[in-house]
Amino acid sequence: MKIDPASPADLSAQIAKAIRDAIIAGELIVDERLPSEAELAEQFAVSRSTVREALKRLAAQSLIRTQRGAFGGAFVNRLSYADAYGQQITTSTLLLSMNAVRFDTACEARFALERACAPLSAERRSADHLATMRAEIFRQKQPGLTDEAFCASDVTFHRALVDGAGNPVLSYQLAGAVEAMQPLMNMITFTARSREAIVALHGAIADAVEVRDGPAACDGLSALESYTVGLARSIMEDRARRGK
Amino acid sequence: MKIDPASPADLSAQIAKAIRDAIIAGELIVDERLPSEAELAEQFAVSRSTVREALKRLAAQSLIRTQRGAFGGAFVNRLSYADAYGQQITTSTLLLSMNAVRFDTACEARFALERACAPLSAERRSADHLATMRAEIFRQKQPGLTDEAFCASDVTFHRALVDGAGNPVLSYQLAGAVEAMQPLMNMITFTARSREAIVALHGAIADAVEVRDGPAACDGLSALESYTVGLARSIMEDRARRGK
DNA sequence: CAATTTTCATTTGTCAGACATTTAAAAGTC
DNA sequence: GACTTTTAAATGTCTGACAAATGAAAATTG
Repeated sequence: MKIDPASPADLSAQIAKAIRDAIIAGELIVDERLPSEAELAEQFAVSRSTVREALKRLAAQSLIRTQRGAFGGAFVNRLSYADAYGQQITTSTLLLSMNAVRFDTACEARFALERACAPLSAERRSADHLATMRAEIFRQKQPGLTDEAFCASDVTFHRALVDGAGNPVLSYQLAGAVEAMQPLMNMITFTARSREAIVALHGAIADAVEVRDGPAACDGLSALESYTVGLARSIMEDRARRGK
Repeated sequence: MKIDPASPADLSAQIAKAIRDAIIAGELIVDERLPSEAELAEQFAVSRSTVREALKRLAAQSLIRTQRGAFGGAFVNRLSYADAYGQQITTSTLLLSMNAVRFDTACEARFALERACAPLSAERRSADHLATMRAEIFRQKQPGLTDEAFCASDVTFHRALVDGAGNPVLSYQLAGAVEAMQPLMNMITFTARSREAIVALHGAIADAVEVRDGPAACDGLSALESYTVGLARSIMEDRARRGK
């Protein structure tokens, strides 16, 4: 691992990259201890503060964890599904909010991906997954539920559908698509009638998953996509008219 | 934005979280300048080094960028698709390599997601996307191509298919699934016969996309998935036998 | 007056050294 | 042998300093 003191980039960024590359290349394996900050400082011929900034960068990506005390130090971290989920959700959410992504673009992506899961989920879902879906549908019927709570329940429902496929890699990939939609959905005010329509579609999807009918689940998702996009569009147009 | 000096977590992690939350909540908007390190140090009642470590954490997630000099400082960064792609690929790759994910699990996720794109891509792909797919097929036919180059071309082919859907959010979500498979694919040694089979399936997919036949493209992807999983399995079994 | 150069204040990047805190192993004690 | 104390090693934090970059303002020049 070498760095170039003449490079325009910050030393701490270069050092972080060198260590990151070593981890990705497998030169540093999970739970292996990195040299102490003092040793790294000597190796790279920089000060300890510079090394520390590099290590903090890696910690922010969950690539290492640090432990204080004797025999402590920085250890290569096993990237857990939970960590990866979190990063995926943060990145997706910010990507959507900072780039003025159209509602229907995000919605299309989300439902296309969910339809990819639906046949697998219909085939493999456990009783638990189905129970969660039913419970969330029940919750969504409650009057007096705030829009935020309704959206949160919507996310839980769809996550249960995705998780039903029993493929953690798929669940990880979908986490961003499903969760990042929530802030966009929160911009919608749901009327009693629109909630009723959505709950009915959720029911149809749950029914399809219950009888292990993948294509029917896909159809339900497609119908939900059309309805959601139409709902958002009519609300946006309404706001534009009032804005005049 | 407040921090709790009595919390068990590091101060720099707390400060990073406080700023990150402010960005996500929209309290700090894109291109807005954060207070200088000295001012932040005063606000949070910590030293400048602690503030710097917090800022480096945020920089590692592409949430801020820094600029030296007068009127420089830390600015809230617009998370670009390119940055998001990169993070997604790094995270996905590490997740697969560090968690001993089975080849067929990752493969199933990847092809399920690609099938989600196929109908959209068949409908909307430009001539460019199709040309890229054809060019990569041509490249894959070249004798003397290394396995690494074959896999890289495979990734390019599939990315063209995904990008053909014309939905950047979808492309972003798929980036991880497609690219993270490459290290796993690189573990396979491709015989002339297996390459021929794969290239033929690529051709079938390209044909389907050319005539805008989404279902046929999906079928091609399914066939490719079965073939790839079978190939990997037979190679693994072969290695296990020889290992005896 | 306009264009160019110089100065200058501000801010990040890096360094050195110090002390506090945590932690587990090692030594000591009963 | 079980418990307590000591100790060494490591990270976390603070202070103060200087280097380097950078854009604005001031000075200079034609």
